[in-house]
Amino acid sequence: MRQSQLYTKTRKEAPADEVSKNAILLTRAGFIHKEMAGVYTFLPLGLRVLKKIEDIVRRHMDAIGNELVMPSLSLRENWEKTGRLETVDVLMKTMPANKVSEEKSSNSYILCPTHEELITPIASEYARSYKDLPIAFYQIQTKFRNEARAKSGLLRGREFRMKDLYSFHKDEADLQKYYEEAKKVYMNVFREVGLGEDTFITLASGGDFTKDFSHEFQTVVDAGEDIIYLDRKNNIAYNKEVVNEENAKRLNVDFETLEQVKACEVGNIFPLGTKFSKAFDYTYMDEEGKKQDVYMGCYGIGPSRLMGVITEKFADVKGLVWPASVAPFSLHLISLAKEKDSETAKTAEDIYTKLTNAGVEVLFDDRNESAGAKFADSDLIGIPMRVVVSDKSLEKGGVEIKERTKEESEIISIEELFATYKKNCE
RNA sequence: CGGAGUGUGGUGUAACGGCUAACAUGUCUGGUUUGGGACCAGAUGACUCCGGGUUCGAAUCCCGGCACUCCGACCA
Repeated sequence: MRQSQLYTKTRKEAPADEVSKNAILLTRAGFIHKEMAGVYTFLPLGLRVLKKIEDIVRRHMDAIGNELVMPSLSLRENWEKTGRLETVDVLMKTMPANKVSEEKSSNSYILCPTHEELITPIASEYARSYKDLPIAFYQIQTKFRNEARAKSGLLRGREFRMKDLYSFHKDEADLQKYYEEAKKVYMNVFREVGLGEDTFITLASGGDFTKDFSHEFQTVVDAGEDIIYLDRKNNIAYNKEVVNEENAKRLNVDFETLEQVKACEVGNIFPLGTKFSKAFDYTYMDEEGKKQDVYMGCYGIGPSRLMGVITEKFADVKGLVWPASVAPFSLHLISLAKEKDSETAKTAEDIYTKLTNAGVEVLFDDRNESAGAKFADSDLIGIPMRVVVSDKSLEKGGVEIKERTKEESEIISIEELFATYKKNCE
């Protein structure tokens, strides 16, 4: 893509109403635009990153579930059935604009913060026999939560992207087996987006659903809101909320010896048991024609939050730094040609065309800006590799190539550049 | 949901209760320039968040609302 055609611009000044690193940098670089507290537009550059993350998540989830998309609007009665209409205080309700109050409005709906209330009836319609189980559905979709205090840019929003997966099983053992498999798949996701080394499976409270623990995936990062007790040796962590004497005995862990770190929850999995299947009267017929309870699990990852965490984790003083797997482009090509029709300009155009045709995702800075402005923008946007074409570089025999995370650059020949990004290059 | 703070051109800031609300940046014109956010000239752009009040006079003081930020509570 040509940068002259990119309809967003970078900004020198940080927005006055943002404090968090991810919100400041993503706004300055033109990846997101704030609509209100905790609600952001993903601009073209930001959407590219979000899509990359979601595609990675999708690819891994396809191995353990079937993708669908449920609506964001849901009937209140579904929430009444599970008792969550009253207990979940982040529920957002819609109200037709021509109605003066919710009481006068018969048609007010819930904007879903999660989808157990929708997926359970769906599953119960299609999986009524032991032959149909286990079954798992997932979706990647926008969620709504009326956070009392939205904050920290993409880390805690009122509207955000979520991948939610739900599994249905004929007994607890089968759920357990699947649950363990999901853990592995989750770690693969975090490894692929570049957070593998800093993300730990963390025991957390199971909430209302179960006396057992749920499992969070916590990424160690300063901007994180959670405190976890990290056991690096055993590659496991404990959320502060479960750190107490009782659990110390139960788990045979001495919490005192563990490292306390700030972390951000990038994923969470819950064994739901029969709570939702019972609420919706969902049973299946076993081999002997007897009705049996269905066991459920749910599994979440927030791609938009993940984008925020990746930003926080890797950005430096100059700007964003994207891991290759989620970068909006893989290469930032910068032309420093003085004249439009110069050899240098033509060479840059040629490189852009060839690499793009070969399937390389190139952002081509073809603007008429000063070298300094282009470099500053390039650092801010954070594409992993920068390639400069200039009179100087051509004199030295090619193009200057520099990794975003490195200070030093080197000159390589144009042939060498093509060879490096070969893949489908001829 | 409790506590604190803030609200001024697109963006970032300034302005004692007192002149036509200032500066930077951005944007547009023209010129010049091109290896780390260049320079010159001109132009553009604000009912100072909304509603009330005090005052001869309010961006400035008071009351109410809304929004945003921070701390805490909360967070399937």
